[in-house]
Amino acid sequence: MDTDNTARGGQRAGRYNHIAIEKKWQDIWEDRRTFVAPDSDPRPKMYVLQMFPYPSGNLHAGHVRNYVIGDAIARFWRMKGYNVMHPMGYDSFGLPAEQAAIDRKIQPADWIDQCISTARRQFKRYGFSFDWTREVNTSAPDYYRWTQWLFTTFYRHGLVYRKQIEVNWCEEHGVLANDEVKDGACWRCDREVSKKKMAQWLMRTTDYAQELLDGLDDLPGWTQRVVKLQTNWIGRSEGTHADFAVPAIKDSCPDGSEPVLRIYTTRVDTIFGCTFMAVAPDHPLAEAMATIGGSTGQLATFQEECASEDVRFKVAEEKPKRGIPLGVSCVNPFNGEEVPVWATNYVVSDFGTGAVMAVPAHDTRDHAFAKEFGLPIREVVVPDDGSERGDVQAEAWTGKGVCVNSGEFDNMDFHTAKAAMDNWLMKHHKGGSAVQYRLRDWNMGRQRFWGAPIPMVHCQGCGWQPVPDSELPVRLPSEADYSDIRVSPLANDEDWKRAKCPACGGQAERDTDTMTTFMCSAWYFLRFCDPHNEQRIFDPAKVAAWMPVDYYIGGQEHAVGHLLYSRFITMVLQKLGYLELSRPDFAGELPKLGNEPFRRLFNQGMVYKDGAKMSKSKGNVVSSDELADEYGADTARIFGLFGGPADQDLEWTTSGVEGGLRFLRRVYRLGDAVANADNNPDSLPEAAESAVRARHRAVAGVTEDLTNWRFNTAIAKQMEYLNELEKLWQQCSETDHSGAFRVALTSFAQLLSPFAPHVAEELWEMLGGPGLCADSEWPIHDPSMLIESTLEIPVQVNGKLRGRISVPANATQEQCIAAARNNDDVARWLEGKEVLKEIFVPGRMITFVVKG
RNA sequence: GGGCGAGUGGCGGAAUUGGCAGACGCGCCAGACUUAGGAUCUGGUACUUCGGUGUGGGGGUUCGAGUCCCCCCUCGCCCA
Repeated sequence: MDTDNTARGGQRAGRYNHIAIEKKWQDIWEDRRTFVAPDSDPRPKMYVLQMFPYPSGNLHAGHVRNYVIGDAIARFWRMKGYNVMHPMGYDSFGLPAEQAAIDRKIQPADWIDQCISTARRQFKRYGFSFDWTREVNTSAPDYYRWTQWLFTTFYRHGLVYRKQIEVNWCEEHGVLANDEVKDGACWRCDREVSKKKMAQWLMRTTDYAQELLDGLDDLPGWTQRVVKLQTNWIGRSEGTHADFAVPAIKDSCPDGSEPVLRIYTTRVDTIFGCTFMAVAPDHPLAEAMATIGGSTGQLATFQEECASEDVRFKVAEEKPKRGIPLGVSCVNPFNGEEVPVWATNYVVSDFGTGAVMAVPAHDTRDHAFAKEFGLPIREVVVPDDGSERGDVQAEAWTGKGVCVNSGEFDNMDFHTAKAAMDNWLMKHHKGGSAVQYRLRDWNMGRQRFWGAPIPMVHCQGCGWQPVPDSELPVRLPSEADYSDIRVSPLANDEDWKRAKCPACGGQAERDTDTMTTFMCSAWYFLRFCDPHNEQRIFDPAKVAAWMPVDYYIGGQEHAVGHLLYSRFITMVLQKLGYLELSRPDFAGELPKLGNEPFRRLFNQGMVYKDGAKMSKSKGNVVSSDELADEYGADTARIFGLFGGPADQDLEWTTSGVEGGLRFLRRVYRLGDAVANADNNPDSLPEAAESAVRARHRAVAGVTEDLTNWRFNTAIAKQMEYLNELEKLWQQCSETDHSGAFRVALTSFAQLLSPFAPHVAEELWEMLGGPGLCADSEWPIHDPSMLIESTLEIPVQVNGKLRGRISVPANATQEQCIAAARNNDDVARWLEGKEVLKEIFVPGRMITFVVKG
């Protein structure tokens, strides 16, 4: 290894020493506060945000790649003259700290502090242009104080409520949100998820379902993929409510009103085919119906069975169908027909209305159930496009066609029937058209210690009370007792639980749940705008000055959860008057943004090694420190960007990294040679001319690629530029060098700066550039310099390449075609043939179409 | 089952959006550096029977298709 060289000793060593160079420039950037973003500045603002990490140990090559993407963007726009805010922080509440605490018998806070120190140090080794003065840490009391404030504020506005709900339960990780369950298993540990009834705090995200959906239209800077995922997750459907009366339990309704089972369906056109009613085992009327129907015992047994059922089947079509008849009937509002009510395992109480009209002829689940229990199947819709009518007794037909066996609605197609039936229901006060969303209210609570305590206090007399702002934060106790890992240490901490009721001053008890970490990360991008405010969550003027985020970069695993919650919080804060967004785009490039926090979203790919995602548990990590030691941060940065498109996964290869190192060494070597040569501005005009052209070409190409997330080709273009400069340099004699190389390499340093900033600074300094390369103004190209004086144009005959001609760039069509005809290689193919057509694509191609 | 995305040398990947397929890098081959090379440099590198053939397979549109249209296969993600 060549570590004995100094970066630039008294004698120019001529060897690239990454260790010395990288440390040198990191210190200089820090001393000069190069990347601190001032709140007020004449330059236009640019907010470049990267999803902050969970600091759980060592950064590895995967993290490096992620953060290099945003860093290249941030550095580029800084040089383009923007006041760039590029902050970093830590999403430090959550399970890994707790697991580490249990495993190592230390406190989560201590463990996370160590991890944060390590992460900060490792980040700094990579020269990321973060504004460290804005660092936030979600588990610090001065941060979670405001997470709690959000909770109580939202509570006071009626957006948080408490409800007994069925939750996804993982034995290891407690309550999981729907988006934390993947294929019926816990997203963290793959353990099977079961169901459990618990009282939980819920956020009324469903109130904003339509706004969350509409807002997606304002996001052309997002990938279609993510927009689609969120659209599906919100899951708007336009259907119908219909009420089926249950006369048998009329007596159990004290006010004498008629008890009804309200159903929601998107296929009201099939309602005449309803042959039974399926309700959730815990439907509010289930017990009343069972009592009258004499099935109380069976229902109780069935409820227990369902409660222990694997949630994996909850959504799956293949779920084994089970159910019991409740012994009563309900009445189809349209035809007055009485159909039996069944409690089934394929209808859930907290989705929709908890009751489903079962139409076995036209729904696969209902069909399977009807087959299982011998219930009738009645066809009420048939194809109207000439396709064959199948046997609905054998298989459900779920297509849309025209109604049959449907009384006055016969022969109507789907849309006509739906409109007519909705109308009919509305007129008879038995329902009507309705919109439903798949989105659920957001469960805020986790039965865990390492999170922001939910700032609610329960008083026997006054009920639940929010903790007053003046008493925030509700701090975690300094010690967590993990002797019983089945219970959250908070729930066992009697001292901590004891509280005074904010309303009556009497004795009360704290909520022992902590908030989902999604809440902590749903507003950190706002705090970055005003990270040290002790008076309030943030100054709206500062937020308005920095928001929205212009570039948001992170993993696509957050496509739904984090991004949806962040959008929700931003929306609500605006509605409540705590902030106001809506600014024009920084470049006028994208249209209005409405109230959305993130203008452009980029999902980077992951780094793989040995065929698996790089992760500690797989044991295939390449640590960022080792990488920086052995190859250097700049090399690792180049590798991460050059290996392929940034949104695709990248396979780690040692040889790829070495290629990056070779490139930087060559850069350094040429820079060193040029810096030390006597430069004669008048010598070698051809080489100078070529170098100048190459420079303009590189500037144009790299700039364009950088604005389109094409880092791999941006670097390829710099490699081409370097190849060309090296070649030209070799054409010079030992003593007679052109001054053009100095200019060419100075621009090279600038183009390289977003990718390999340390080498770039070193190069800049060698060549005598003023100040810092990072502070220099991004080069611009002269389009006229991209035009070559002679062009080589391919010539085709009948679509096959037959020759090439060299013509002056300003040659006319006639001149080009004449030159093509005269070309020996081409003439051979034209000889004795009749030319039917000559096609001339200026500067690109000449084609002859011949016959004979 | 439905929706979306992808399929290009030995490998990662380029291709101004219908105009020279394989940029750039890795790997490999040959040569140079008076010994050595897991360092560095230079040159070569899709296949080929030298006619041609080539972007998962088959058809189509076009003077011209990796790119557009239709069918099929494989893989990935999301939804059911």
